Amino acid sequence: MARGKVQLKRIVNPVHRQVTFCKRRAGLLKKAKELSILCDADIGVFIFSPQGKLYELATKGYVYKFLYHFQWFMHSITLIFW
Amino acid sequence: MARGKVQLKRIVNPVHRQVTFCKRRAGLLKKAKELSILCDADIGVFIFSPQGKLYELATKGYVYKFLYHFQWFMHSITLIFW
DNA sequence: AACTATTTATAAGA
DNA sequence: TTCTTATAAATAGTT
Repeated sequence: MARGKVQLKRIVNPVHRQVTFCKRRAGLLKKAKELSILCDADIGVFIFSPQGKLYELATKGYVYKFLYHFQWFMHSITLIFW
Repeated sequence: MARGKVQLKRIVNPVHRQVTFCKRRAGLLKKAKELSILCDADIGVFIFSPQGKLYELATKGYVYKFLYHFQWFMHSITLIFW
């Protein structure tokens, strides 16, 4: 993006990759929060680092909407396999 | 962002809010995909519109890592309430 | 962990 | 409502 166009492939250098991960992770979570506020949307963002560490953001109504959605999914599955 | 600094609060005008939702939703999903590729991270993004419509992105290993994480969560809960 | 040159995202306008 | 463009915001490379 700056001082060099981004190549959309895995960054080979581990130090560079870690730095980019920190910067862009923060950027993504910020953007998610902005979108939820500006547009009244419920959002969940879950980022697993290659080491398995979880970075997340979930807005107030997210869990409720997720569970509601999941309930419908299970209902559909049940109908299919009945 | 452009032609006017963003005010970080709910956009009152419904048309404006809808347009912004489309644009920023696409932007967020794009950024999430980029982060996953560049930094080898597994990511899930779930956006519920105010109407309850779900827009999502989940990388290849996301579901597995989510389930693994969830299993540990349930294990912890079980220990607490035993 | 700051800085800044550039790229990228996007708000407002056509 | 899709396309354009001026400008804000994010960030790659550097220090």
